This record gives sequence, C-alpha cells and structure tokens, in this order.
Amino acid sequence: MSDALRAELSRVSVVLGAGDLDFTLEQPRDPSHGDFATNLAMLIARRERTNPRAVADRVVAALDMSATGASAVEIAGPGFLNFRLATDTLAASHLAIIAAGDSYGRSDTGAGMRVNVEFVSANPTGPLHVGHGRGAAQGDGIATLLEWTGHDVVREFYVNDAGVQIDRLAQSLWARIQQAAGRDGEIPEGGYHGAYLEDAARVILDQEGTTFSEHTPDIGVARCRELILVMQRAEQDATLADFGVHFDVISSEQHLYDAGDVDATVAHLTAAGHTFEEGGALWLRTSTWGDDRDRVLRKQDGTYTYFVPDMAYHLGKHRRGFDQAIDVWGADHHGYIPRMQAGLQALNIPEEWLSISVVQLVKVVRGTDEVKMSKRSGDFVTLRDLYEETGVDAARYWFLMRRGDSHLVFDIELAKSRTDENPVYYVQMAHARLNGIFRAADTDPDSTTGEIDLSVLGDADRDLLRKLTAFPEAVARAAREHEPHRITTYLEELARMVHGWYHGCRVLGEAAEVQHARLLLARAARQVLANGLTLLGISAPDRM
RNA sequence: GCGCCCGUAACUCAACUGGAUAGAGUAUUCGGCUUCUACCCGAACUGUUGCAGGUUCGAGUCCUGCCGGGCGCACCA
Repeated sequence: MSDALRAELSRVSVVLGAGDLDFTLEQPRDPSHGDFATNLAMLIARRERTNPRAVADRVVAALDMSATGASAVEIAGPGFLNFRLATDTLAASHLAIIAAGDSYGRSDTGAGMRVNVEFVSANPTGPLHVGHGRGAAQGDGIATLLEWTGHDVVREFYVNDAGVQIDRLAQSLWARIQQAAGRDGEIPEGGYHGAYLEDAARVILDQEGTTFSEHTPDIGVARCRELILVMQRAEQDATLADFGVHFDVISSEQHLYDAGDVDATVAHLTAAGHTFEEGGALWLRTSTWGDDRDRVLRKQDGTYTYFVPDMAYHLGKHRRGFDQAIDVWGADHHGYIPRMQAGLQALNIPEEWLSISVVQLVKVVRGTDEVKMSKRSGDFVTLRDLYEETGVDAARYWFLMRRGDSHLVFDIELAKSRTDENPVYYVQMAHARLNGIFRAADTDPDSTTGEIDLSVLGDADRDLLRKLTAFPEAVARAAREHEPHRITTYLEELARMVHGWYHGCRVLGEAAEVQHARLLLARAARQVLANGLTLLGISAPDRM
C-alpha cells in the first residue's frame, strides 16, 4: 500500500537532485500525525545543510499527489511530511489482506537467497534444558521469518559427537551398566552423574541382555558410545518435535573427521600460509583478522582443538552454496565469536557471510521463587518439563517475547495463567473473540466478502485497519534484524486494539451496512492475528 | 587486567537502522462500561533513559571516559 507513496517520494528525491536516499516511510506512533510519515526532507536538508522545513516545501511542491495514494500531506515538526491516505486506498489495503489470506505478511524480498540457520546444536550428553528451548524458539523463529520474506531456508543442527566429552559420557554409561548388573562401576573424573544415564543403562540391558555387561571394558565403552549417541539424539529430536521444531539437516562432527574434512581444512590453512608451529603445536594466525591472539589448531599431543572441526563444518556449509549462514549461540559462547569469524576469514569466507545471533541465558522463576538448575546434581529443569507444564504455545511465546540479547525471566506461573496478564492468552483471546463474533452470527469468516465501506465506520475502525496494514512491514523488519520479538510486540499491540475495538464497536445488531463492514474488518484482523501466531509456531484457537 | 552484552517508570519490557511530547502492560488511586467469551474505556501517578562529556538542526540510539550487573578470556568442549 505504501509502495506507490515510496516510489513517488524516490522520484521527487531524484528530481530535487538529492539522488536515491534511504529515507524512512513509517506509520507514526501518534495517529494525529497521519497514516505515513517520511523524513525525506530532513535527509535532503542534511546533505544541503539547509532548513528542513524549506526543503519540505519544495518536496511537497514537486509531489504528484495523484501518484501517492494519499489524499493529504502536511509538513510537521522539524520537517516531517505526514500523509493521510485516501479512503479508497485504505479500503484497497483491506482487500489485499483478504486476498492474501494465510500469506498476508509474506514478501519476496529474499527471493533467490539461500540461508542456513543453525541452532540448538546441543551436545548429545544429556537432555535439552531450558536454555536450549530459547535457542530453539529463536532459531526456528528467525528461520520462519526468513521464509516469510522469500528466502530459501535450511534448518540445521550440528552434533558434537566426537571428542573427550563423548568419551566420558560413554565411560559414565558403562559404569552405570556395571552398577545395574550388580558389579562395581565408577563414574570417571569429569563424567556424567545424571539419573538419565541410570535409565539408559536399564534400557540397554533390557534390549541387549544382561550379557552386555560382560563385554571387556574397551568393547563395552565403544558400544555404549554408539548406543548413547543414538538414544540422546532420538530423545532430543523427540523433545524438539513435540516443541514444534524440526530440522532439515543434522550434521555430525565425527563425520567431518571420518570424511577427512578436518585434515583438509588444516592442510588448506597451512598451504595458504596462515599457520605456524610453536612449542610443538600448530597455530593459526587468527590475530590477523581481529582475534585477541593466535589460536592452537593441533595440540602437542597431535589431536585437534574443537576449533578445527568447527571451521571445517562452516567451510562445508559455505561450499554447499548458502548465500548466508546464521548461527544461534548461547551467551556463554559469545567469547568464541571473534575466533570463529577470524577462522572463516582465513578460509577466504567473507565476514558478512556468517551472522551469529546470541541468546542470553534464561532465569526460571515460579512466582517469586527462582527455580535452580543444577546440571551437576542432575535435577535440572528440562525443556520438556517446562513445556509440559506451561503448554507449548506459552513456552514458545515466552522464549520469543524478548530480544535475544536481553536476559529473560521465565515465570512459569504467569505463563500458565489464564488471565489477561499473560500475553500469550491475551493475544490468543483476541483471535478467539473475533472468531466468536462469526460463531454468534452463525456465519463463516471466509464467506464474508466484498469491499469494506469505511464511510459508515468510525476512527476506531479505521485505526484498527491501519494497524493491520503494518503487519508486512513488521515481518520484513523482524526478518531483516533477526528479531522475532518484534512480532510478539506487534501482536500485543494489535491484540490491545482488537480488545478495545471489540468492546467499543459492536458488530452484530448494528445497521446492515455497518455490520457488514465490521465483519469484514473482523475477518481481516482475525487473519492477521492468526498469521502472526502461526509464524511464531503458536496456535490461533477459534475458541478458548 | 582484557573483551563482549546489558543498564529506560516501583516491577517486566518496547521504542521502526539518529526523529516529533521516551511508550505499553503490571502495580496503586478514582470513575465508567461489562449484550459478539474471560474484556474494555477515561483520569491520576511514576523518568536527569546508570553518571559525565562529545558529535548536530535533533541522541535512549553514534563516539570517549567512568559506575553497576551478566558472561567469557585453555594446547577444555
């Protein structure tokens, strides 16, 4: 709807000799400032070092109003241009919402772009906890936003299934199996004490028979390693699937070793002259690309640091042809970012290719009591524990409602509550109420068609419709910034307007033309609420 | 000690790449509405956007230095 206006402003900008400026065109927070406002005149004034309001006069004089879709323009404040849309333009935007339906809010700005979004990537050494849940919701949300803007997206999970952590896990499991079989077994130094390994030991003995415990330790640990990896992966996948998160690709660190990619990466870096030997180790000159210091690739004992497979992994992603890669990491890994970026530049991968989105850790509370998570003692809150108590909708919403880089307080009690204090219910209720109107009218929203007649409606109706038209821009911006919380913020603002409208503007029983116009508006609002919730992986119930 | 992130109303948080009088909800206090679902409306109240400078028509946003909180600083992963 704003496209015509934007195009005309661009034309004027060129006509006035300012060129193609990156001006903003946005819906002002204050409705009295009109339907759209632009800072174009102020940008031109900045270049020319002249008075913004005088420039605004020239812009207005040069505008072909008939090409803008607006009925009025005024100069306000320091030099803003405020446009009021022609009534038929707003009505046309309503038709666009109905016509697009489930697709309203989608765009093709990212068409032709292949993007890889890697998230969760939890070590297969235990159940997923609440922090992984935030990463899962965030990564899935970013991926969906990119899809909504036309990108070709692959959701990927990287499994650290090589290295000493897995060795310790296998040794710990073997110890549990020995214990379960009535023999002595001791969990090694730095091993895993969680109760889930006792469960796994029982399952394995059931499946494999008690003779499994009679293997030599070498064979037993090796078998444990295979079995526990499969079991942990299956459990993680099931937990994520029940959370509504699905991956297209699962990548394995061990596979990178087996396929020779890890050795090849080191050889590649060495051939490029970016490495050196010192103290019996092989180093990469990461400080060349902004890292604090150089980093070890191959340790004195001949094994690689985890940095190497990570580079090999990202090199592989790059070679798979993605135009962009996004990693969602927990905040406890943020110090690793400069090293990773430097490593990729050593591999000739441009810095902009990989974008790393950090999510801060989650603090879980129950009312005012903090729920402690202690991995050591084994009794931590798992992701499954959490969403089975609150419901998947509430959990996903909660993980997404704050900026990823701000700390998140997850109040289990509030997330569960069925009151308007709970934003999940508040938004879902707005959808259910609109649906209730159609149920009371005994009619189907989809059968309510036609062009909306705004002349029989008031400002409240018009403001609501205007808010609906802002949805595609909210999606576009959220996708561009990799910030799903912009959608929850938008939905809460919209829900507030819907509840107010519902109360102040009766639909059924009004004059026929008013009822029809409001049913059309209700249909559109219901559609936008549903689209926003669906985008975030949250249900839009017809009744609650 | 070094690096990154954060610091906005009593609380939880927004703020559209530097824009108009910094906004919502919660909480507190009044009044009203409550027929399509559990809601909503109006008013009051709460701000030196951690502090101090700087950049400019304009700064919560950018720069510098402090203060406070979190996280990270391995030939661990």
